[in-house]
Amino acid sequence: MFFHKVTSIFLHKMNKIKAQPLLNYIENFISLTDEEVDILLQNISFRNYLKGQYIAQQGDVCKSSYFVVKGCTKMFYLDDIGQEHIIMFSIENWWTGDLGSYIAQLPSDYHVQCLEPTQVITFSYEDREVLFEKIPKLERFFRLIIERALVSTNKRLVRNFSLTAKARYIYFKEQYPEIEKRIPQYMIASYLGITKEFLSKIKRQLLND
Amino acid sequence: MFFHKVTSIFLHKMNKIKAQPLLNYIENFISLTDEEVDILLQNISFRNYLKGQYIAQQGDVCKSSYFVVKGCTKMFYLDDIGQEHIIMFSIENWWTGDLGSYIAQLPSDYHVQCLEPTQVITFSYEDREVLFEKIPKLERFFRLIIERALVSTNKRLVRNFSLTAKARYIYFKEQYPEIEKRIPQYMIASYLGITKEFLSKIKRQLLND
DNA sequence: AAAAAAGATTAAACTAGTTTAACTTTTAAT
DNA sequence: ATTAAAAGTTAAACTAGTTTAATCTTTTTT
Repeated sequence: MFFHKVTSIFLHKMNKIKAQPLLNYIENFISLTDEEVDILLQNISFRNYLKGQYIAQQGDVCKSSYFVVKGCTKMFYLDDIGQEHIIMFSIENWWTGDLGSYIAQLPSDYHVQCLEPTQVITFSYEDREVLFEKIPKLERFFRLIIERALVSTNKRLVRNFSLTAKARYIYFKEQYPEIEKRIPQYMIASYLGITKEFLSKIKRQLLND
Repeated sequence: MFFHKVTSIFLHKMNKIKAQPLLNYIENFISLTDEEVDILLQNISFRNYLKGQYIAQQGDVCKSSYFVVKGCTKMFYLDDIGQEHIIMFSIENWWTGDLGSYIAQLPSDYHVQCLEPTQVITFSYEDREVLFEKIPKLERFFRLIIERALVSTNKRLVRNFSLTAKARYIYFKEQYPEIEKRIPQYMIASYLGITKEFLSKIKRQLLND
């Protein structure tokens, strides 16, 4: 009994350390009391993936939403002719998982795969609902971050309509220099909605300017 | 004094009737008590626009978010060469306004213009914050609807990457038959990210199938 | 009813981006 | 160190969608 208590306190402290990036991130939007942090820690879990491993798969219900603590993932759609369309990359302090599948608990349209060894914090659908009940402030937190995500997706949509591939690539390089270094070119091409060959051509053009 | 009270009750009842579509819409996500409905009504306002009128303009801070009770609007981006890129149409029971400008209270990238005489309910930034304080459940409501909006924008982004213009048009027609009837073709072309001439060509192709 | 304005169509010339296929460079595995 | 696999480049032929410009149709205004 005593031993169990010590172990549990120890584990709790470990988890608090591992969750620190998430706690810092949350602190940008709302403030949590120590008790609330404890409740939060009891309703999330930690998981590590290897490079290449799938966090979620097209066709399966996306049971959790994932906060990336360390590493890098891609979320992509595999179309009828087997082509991969990258929807987003997620690095440290960003989220991944198919929100559509998660909120409706329906089969997902997308795969989520690790491009590096990746450490995530998972919010299962059920646990998140429990958290909303116990800490209503978290509704605000998620509202705020989802509002921001919607704004950036809208802006990306507009860029895809109004900019050429070259301008989109320049924008990407400026906006996400770290991501550009960590990820193969052919995936960046997919994210930009062009072929790897054409991205190669654009890069050569930029060198000649 | 008595007269004033009667007037105010009368106005309140009027507003409740006018706000009914919004109240029904909210009821799909959360339940409000009568008192909460009263508070809500005190923190929203009603406005009518003529066809062609601008609800919001590129460059101005978007001070409110708008729920469309009746009518139809387009939100669009005007690029460097004066071309219009339609981001979304909003009809009855949908929202409009530049969320990015609204949440950050920064100048907007988009115009919002009425395509028909349009009746909206406006949520000013300040009043919405008051509402969140007085009715925390509304955080949940807005989280839920923004989650849904993000999912549909993501899906649209994927369609723009993975489908041809023809397939996108077919999808649009199937998904939004009412919108297609109410809006000129050249605006639908803009929404789909193609020229009106090419949409014309696609329509002829579809007739010949 | 006539005139004007707005929207839709057609077709030819063009271009941004794709496809295919061969080749080079870099990274990972033995 | 060698080999294999993965990633990146090049170039020619191609195509989905654009541009320009003229014409036709529908709607709105007077």
